[in-house]
Amino acid sequence: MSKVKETSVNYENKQNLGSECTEIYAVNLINGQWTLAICCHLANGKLRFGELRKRIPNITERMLTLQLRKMEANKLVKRTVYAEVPPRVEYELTKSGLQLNPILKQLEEWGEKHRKTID
Amino acid sequence: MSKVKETSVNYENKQNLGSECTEIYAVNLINGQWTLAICCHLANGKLRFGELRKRIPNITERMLTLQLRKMEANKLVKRTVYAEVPPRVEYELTKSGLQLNPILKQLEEWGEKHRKTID
DNA sequence: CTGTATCCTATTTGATACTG
DNA sequence: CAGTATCAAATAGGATACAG
Repeated sequence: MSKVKETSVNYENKQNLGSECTEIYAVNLINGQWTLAICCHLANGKLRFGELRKRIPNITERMLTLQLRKMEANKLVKRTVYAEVPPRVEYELTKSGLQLNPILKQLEEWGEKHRKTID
Repeated sequence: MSKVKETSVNYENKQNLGSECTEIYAVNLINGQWTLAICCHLANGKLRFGELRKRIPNITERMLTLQLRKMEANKLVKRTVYAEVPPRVEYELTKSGLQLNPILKQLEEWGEKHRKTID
């Protein structure tokens, strides 16, 4: 994560590929190391920051924050802040995020089959 | 690309996520920057190394080689070497690679819709 | 023609400590 | 509780030259 320098060859290449080929654009939205893990856990409803952190093993606060911010920017999750003490923030999938689920199911089935063919 | 040090926390995390959650495993197979571009071009039949290079703008020989090797290791593409002079090498999708195509189509449609909702 | 090798930069991820 | 800040490590990607 961290900031992306918007003037690198790498960045340009990604932009080009993403704008020509929509499936590449789509994959770029979900290819963070933790993005899908978060999707999984949010698939069944909203969760608070701390709940996500507990459910996802090994993730650091930092990475969880960065991933959630990225997904928020990509409109895959919605972030709701409650002005309370102690603070409470809830995350949930957007409509687009939810529509991704059936596709991920298929990807899961494919992965299962593929893993077997590899042995 | 470059080599992956098989003793880093990062590597372990990827392994863990991939083995628990098959969709993460599946995405890891296709999340190279050029992987999907190669898939696209091979979807319609075999291509030679040089043909791929010409069709994929901006890719360097190095990255094309690395990606193809990775995809070969993952059994997404098959590599056929003809013992000729000059040398000829053809790449084609494996059965698993082909089965990925309908899923990518759906991902493409989702990406299209999603891109609009973002504005 | 089909790559490899080398060196370097960009980006991502992690560990840890700290804040409102 | 829900983060930020900072520093360091690891991985991905690029430029270029060269080899079988």
